[in-house]
Amino acid sequence: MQGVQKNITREQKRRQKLDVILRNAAKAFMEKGYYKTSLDDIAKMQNVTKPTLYYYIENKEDILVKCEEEACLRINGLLDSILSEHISGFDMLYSFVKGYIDIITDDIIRCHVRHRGQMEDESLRAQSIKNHKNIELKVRKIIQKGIGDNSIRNCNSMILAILLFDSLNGITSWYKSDGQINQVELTKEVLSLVSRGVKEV
Amino acid sequence: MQGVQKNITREQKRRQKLDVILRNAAKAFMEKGYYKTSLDDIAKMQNVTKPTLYYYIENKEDILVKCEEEACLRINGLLDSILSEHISGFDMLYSFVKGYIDIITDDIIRCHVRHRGQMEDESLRAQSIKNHKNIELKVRKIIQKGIGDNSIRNCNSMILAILLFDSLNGITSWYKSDGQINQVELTKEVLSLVSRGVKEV
DNA sequence: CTATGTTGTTACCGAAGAGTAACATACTTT
DNA sequence: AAAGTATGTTACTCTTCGGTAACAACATAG
Repeated sequence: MQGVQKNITREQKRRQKLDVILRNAAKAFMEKGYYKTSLDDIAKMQNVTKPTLYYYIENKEDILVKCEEEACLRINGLLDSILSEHISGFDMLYSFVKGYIDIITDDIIRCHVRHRGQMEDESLRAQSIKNHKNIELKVRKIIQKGIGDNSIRNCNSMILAILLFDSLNGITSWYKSDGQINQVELTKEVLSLVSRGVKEV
Repeated sequence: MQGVQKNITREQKRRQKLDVILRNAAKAFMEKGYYKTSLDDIAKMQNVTKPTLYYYIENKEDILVKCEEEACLRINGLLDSILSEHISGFDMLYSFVKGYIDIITDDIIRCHVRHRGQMEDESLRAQSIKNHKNIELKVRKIIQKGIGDNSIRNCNSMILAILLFDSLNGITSWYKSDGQINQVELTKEVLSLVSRGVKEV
C-alpha cells in the first residue's frame, strides 16, 4: 500500500507543476500574445529548460487545450449550479453575469476566452468550438426560460447570448485588477446595462 | 502639364494596388490570423511575388498600420458627422451603433478592430492605442451629452463606452454576411439591447 | 545494492518566414 | 531613340522557434 501512497503524491506534484506551467503560459500569452511567446520564454518562468516542458505538455498548442479544459470546467460548473436553482430566467442571467465577471479575472480563463477556436489542428479547433457552443447553448436556455416566465422581454436568444458573451469576453482583454475600474463598479454597470439598457425612461 | 497628369494616374494606380493588397491581407488575417498568414500568401493573392509587396508597404506590420489609418478615417467620419447633428445624446448613440454595424462588415475595418494595439513596434502600438482612445472618447462624449439632456440614464460613461465597443467589435469576429443572422435583424437586436436591456417591464 | 522509472539537461535539427541584393523589364519623359 | 524611373523577379541570408535525441542525476522499489 505504501507504493500507492507515494504514487499519489508524485502524481499530485506533477499536477501542481503542470498547473504552474499553464498559469505562467496563460499569463504570458495574454501579455505578449501566443505567437510572440516562445516555449523558451515559458520554460524560463519555471526556471527549467524547454525540453522539460514536454514532460508535462504534448506541444505548444496543448497548453491552449489544457487551459480550455480547466476553463470549461469552471464555466460549466457556474452554469450548472445556476441552472439547478429554482429562480426566474432573468435572475439566472443576472447570476451568470455576476459569476462570470468574477471568474474571468483568472489568467487561465482569460487565456481560454482569447484563444478558443484558434488551434491550428483541425480536430482540436472543432472540439474547442463545440465546447463554446455548448456553453453558449446553456446561456440561451437561460434566456429562453426567462422569455417563457416573462422575466426577460421577447428577443432573439441567439443574438442576445452572443452579444452578451462578446461584451463579457471583451472585459478579459482590458480589465486589470489594479486599474482605475474596480470590479464591484464594473459588475454593477454591466448588470444595469444588461437589465435596463441605457435609455432614460 | 502633361507630366503632372500622367503622374497622377500613376499615383492612382499605385494607390489602387495598395488598396487591393490591404484588402486581401486584411481578409487573410481575419481568416487565418496574422501570424499564420505569410507575406508569400498575401503576394500570391495578387499574383505577384513577395519582394513586390515591399514596393507598396514597408514591412508586414505596416499593413496593420495602413489598415488602421483607413479604418480610423471611416469611423471618425461617422462619429464626426453624428456629433455635428442637433439631436439628443441617445439618438446620437443610436445612430452610431447603427452606422458602426454597417461599417464593420468591411474587411479592413474588421482587421483593424481585431489587431489594434498589437503592433510589435512600441511607438506604433502606442499610436494605435491613442487612435482608439480618441474614438472611444468621442463615444463617451455622446454618452455624457445624453446623460446631460436626460435621454440616457445616469451611468459610468467610460464603462459603458468600453462595453459597447466590446460587443460591437465582437461582432466582427463572428458575423458573416451570408450566415443565418441577417444584418437588419442583428442591428435591431443590438439597438433594443442597448436601449432597453433584456428585462421585461 | 541493483534495477527501474522519473525528471531534468545539453546540444542539436529542420522548417518557416521576414526581409534584401542583384538583376530584368517596361513605361515616361525629353 | 535614349535616359531615367517605376515595377517586378529570382535567389539568397539570417533568425527564430518548435520539436527531438542522447545523455545525466536521482528517487524508489525489490
